Amino acid sequence: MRVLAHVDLDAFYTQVEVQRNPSLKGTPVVVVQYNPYGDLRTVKPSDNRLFPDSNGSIIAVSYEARKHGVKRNMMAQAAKKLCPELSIVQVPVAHGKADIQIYRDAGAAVISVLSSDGAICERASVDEAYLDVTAGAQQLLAAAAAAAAGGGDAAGDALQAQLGAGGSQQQQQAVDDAGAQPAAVGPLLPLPESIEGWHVADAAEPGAAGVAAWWARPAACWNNDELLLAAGAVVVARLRASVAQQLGYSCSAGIAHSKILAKLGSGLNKPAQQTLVPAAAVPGLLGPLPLPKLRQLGGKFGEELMTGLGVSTVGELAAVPLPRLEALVGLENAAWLQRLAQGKDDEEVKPRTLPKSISCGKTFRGASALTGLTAVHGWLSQLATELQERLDNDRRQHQRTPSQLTVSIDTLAAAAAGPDSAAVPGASAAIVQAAAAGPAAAAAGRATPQNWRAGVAAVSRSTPLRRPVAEVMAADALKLVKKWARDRGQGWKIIGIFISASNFVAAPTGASTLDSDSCSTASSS
DNA sequence: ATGGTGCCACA
DNA sequence: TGTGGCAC
Repeated sequence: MRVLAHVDLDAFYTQVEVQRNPSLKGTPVVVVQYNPYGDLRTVKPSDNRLFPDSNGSIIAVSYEARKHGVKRNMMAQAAKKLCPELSIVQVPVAHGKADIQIYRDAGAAVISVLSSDGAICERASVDEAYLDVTAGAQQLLAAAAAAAAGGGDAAGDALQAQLGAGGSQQQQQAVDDAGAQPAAVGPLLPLPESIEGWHVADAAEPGAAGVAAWWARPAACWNNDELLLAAGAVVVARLRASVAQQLGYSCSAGIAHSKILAKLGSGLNKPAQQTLVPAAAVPGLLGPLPLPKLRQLGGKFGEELMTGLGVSTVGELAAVPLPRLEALVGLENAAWLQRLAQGKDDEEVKPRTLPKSISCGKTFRGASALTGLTAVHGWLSQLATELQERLDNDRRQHQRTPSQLTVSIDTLAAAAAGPDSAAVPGASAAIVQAAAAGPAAAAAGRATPQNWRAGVAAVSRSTPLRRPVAEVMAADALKLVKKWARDRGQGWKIIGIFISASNFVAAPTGASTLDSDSCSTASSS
């Protein structure tokens, strides 16, 4: 049985900012994004980025601020009404857009610590990772077993250290032996001195008391999986301590036998806490859980399930007969769902600490929407410049270079969405109709904000990434957009542009810039 | 006046 | 290859 963990940095962006400005420590802090239209001024990471009057939208909330009811996506000034002493930190701005590089770098440092001790580590986002600590847990148990059997714990530790990762056969054997003798289980893995902030999901008592009680259960109550899970919890606690000590960041974690439960567990007790999810706790945990709380069921699919099946909790979903489930979502989804509803999830922790793509983009809301190719070119240049910087760093650090360039645009069609007008390309008939039936109907024949919005459509086009150089990438991206504009005809608004570099291939360090300079100068256009 | 990213499944 | 969904 695997032992997996989900590690989640607590209100990460605010932690990064507090570390950069320690006077904020222990105070309510939010991080906001605020991009005045057309303003290309940069706000460097090292600038004073405290903006008490900013009304940007909040993307991270410190736990002190959460106590006052401040939430993500709130406007900063609305939050300040809830919490007058709130510190508002603005995300750095470069190339006319928010630049979250300082958080990426901090996240990479965390990933580095989490993956330094042999755990398989999958970067799930800038502030989250999945770990497979099965090997480490087995190793810990084997060492404990050896110590218990031999009496000399030092000798046991030394032996296990010698066995190292290559000794997994013997270690597994030791674990199995231990499991075969339940009487030895209790004393086998001593409860760590400090279990502050530890929890066992669905325990009779909350917090450390519950953990202690769980740990102190009669030896006959333990099974191998629980033993492994307990050992995994020790491994994860050590990793979290390393993150705290080496980097100064607090994080929370869930430890379980599947990704889905580990993820659920990490959110049960925050901040700076960790939660074990033993198999025995799963029915009690999932039964009353609202469907949208499960990863993957937070959106339309979950909504479809709730309305289509008349269920609202995971327990109710688990009780739906398979045929009924199949009728609604198909064979494959039904089988997957039924297992998911029991906390069963075979998804592996993929050994991947680096992003598979690097992208940047910007939205242009309302009046800032782009209507001409000149503006598009200007922003593509900005985005490509940032992209090149990030690709340069990525190549230097990871000896790889992307081979594919994708440009995506979010667009609004200009065609009027009046009742008798042609359908807006990219918009479903239902949406167009809904828009036409609304207040905008009176303005049929003219483009109004309402029917502009009805025509939103995303378009993406890819091309080989010739050279990771801003001018080249911007030019190639512009070509794709020009072609789209030509095909599309007159009358469009672009409300978002994104460029992405992907399909990385190995590349030697350092040569990129020199090669591109000596090959052919990019100043052809 | 909910931004910027990144992953994945599907067709 | 492009679209859409999900998550934070």
